[in-house]
Amino acid sequence: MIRLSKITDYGILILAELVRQQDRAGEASPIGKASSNARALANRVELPLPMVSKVLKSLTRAGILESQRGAQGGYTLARRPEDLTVADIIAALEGPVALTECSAGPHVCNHEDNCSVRGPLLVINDVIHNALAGITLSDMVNPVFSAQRVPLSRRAQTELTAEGKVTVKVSGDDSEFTSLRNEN
Amino acid sequence: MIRLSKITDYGILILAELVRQQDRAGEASPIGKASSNARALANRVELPLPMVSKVLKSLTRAGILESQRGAQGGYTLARRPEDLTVADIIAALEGPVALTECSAGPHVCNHEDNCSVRGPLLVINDVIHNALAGITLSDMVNPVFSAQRVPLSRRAQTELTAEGKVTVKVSGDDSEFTSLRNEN
DNA sequence: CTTTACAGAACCAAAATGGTCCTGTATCCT
DNA sequence: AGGATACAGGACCATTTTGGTTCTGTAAAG
Repeated sequence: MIRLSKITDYGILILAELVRQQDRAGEASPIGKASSNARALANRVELPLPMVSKVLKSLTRAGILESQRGAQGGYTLARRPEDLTVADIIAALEGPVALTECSAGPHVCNHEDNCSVRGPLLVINDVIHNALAGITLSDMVNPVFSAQRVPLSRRAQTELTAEGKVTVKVSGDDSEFTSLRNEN
Repeated sequence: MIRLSKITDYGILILAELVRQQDRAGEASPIGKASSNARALANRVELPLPMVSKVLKSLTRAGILESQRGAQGGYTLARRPEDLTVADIIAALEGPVALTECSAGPHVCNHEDNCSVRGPLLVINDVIHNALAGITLSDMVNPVFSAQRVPLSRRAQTELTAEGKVTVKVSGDDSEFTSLRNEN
């Protein structure tokens, strides 16, 4: 079904909540970082504590969060929300985006060298990675986006031309950009 | 890991091979459609026959292939390779692209209405779908692409701005296109 | 009427997923 | 110092999904 695991899903939700909490705390007293603990987050997102805790631990191990133990402890973001992309979050919780085994790295697939569709698959993989790297955590909590419902009509059309360019068309207006690719 | 299932992976490979076979046959005798049988395809792609057969059957059920029984039978494409996108193939073999349960349709997720990240997730889903719908089977067999190796440097950057636009930047050259979204 | 080839489903082992729990350790507070 | 608070790290387990095979049936060709 090409879907994110629930862990990742939860991760995004939890991080969004954490940003909102820390934004609020920051307004109130701009000195020092406020940290949110697992229990409070679990309550807000309405997920079981052990699960939330597991996700937070993974995110910490991946360097996305910093943790503080003991009473008044909790978690804080290791970077600014604008610098944390959805691709980063996914990579932290379920490994890098690798649509097929080819994409994961060399020497995984035994056909490898004479696989006829390897090139295009790698392009696809890159396109998707870029899409995911283009949306940050701060976008996710931006109320402008939160209210959106995405329709299925009037969608952007990405096209690969024979010359190796990628074209993005929207409603008749074309804009072209040169390939994701180059040698080596 | 956000990866395609092997079934889909095989499907792409098999379809690409099928296109090549039929291209060749078309050159030789341009009258009537040549059909490829499962056994021949399995040999070419070096995968076990039962597996290849299973994939072909699924693709037929999904309307991507047409089948002919009996001696000299086999499979033919139901549409032109230019009209068959990777998104179609994925949808046929593992259901539509639905990054999260939200994206699959209404009333699947119980938080649904007050989920703070639903909007952005739907945008992401759409962006990915578009990427996949922008590459066709005929691209996959295009030798220009087949030879490619995709580097990790110099990649396109997709950005969502607060005003709801999507920007694609490549190496300093910006091209902007208005949102994937609209009301309703 | 035999051979070729697809259709459909059942079946199964192995891996991945979603989720809980337990033991340990750092830190704060009194 | 000694709880109480919170995170760290795994082990663990049930359920689902995946990858793959096999079997029975049916359509078409020669």
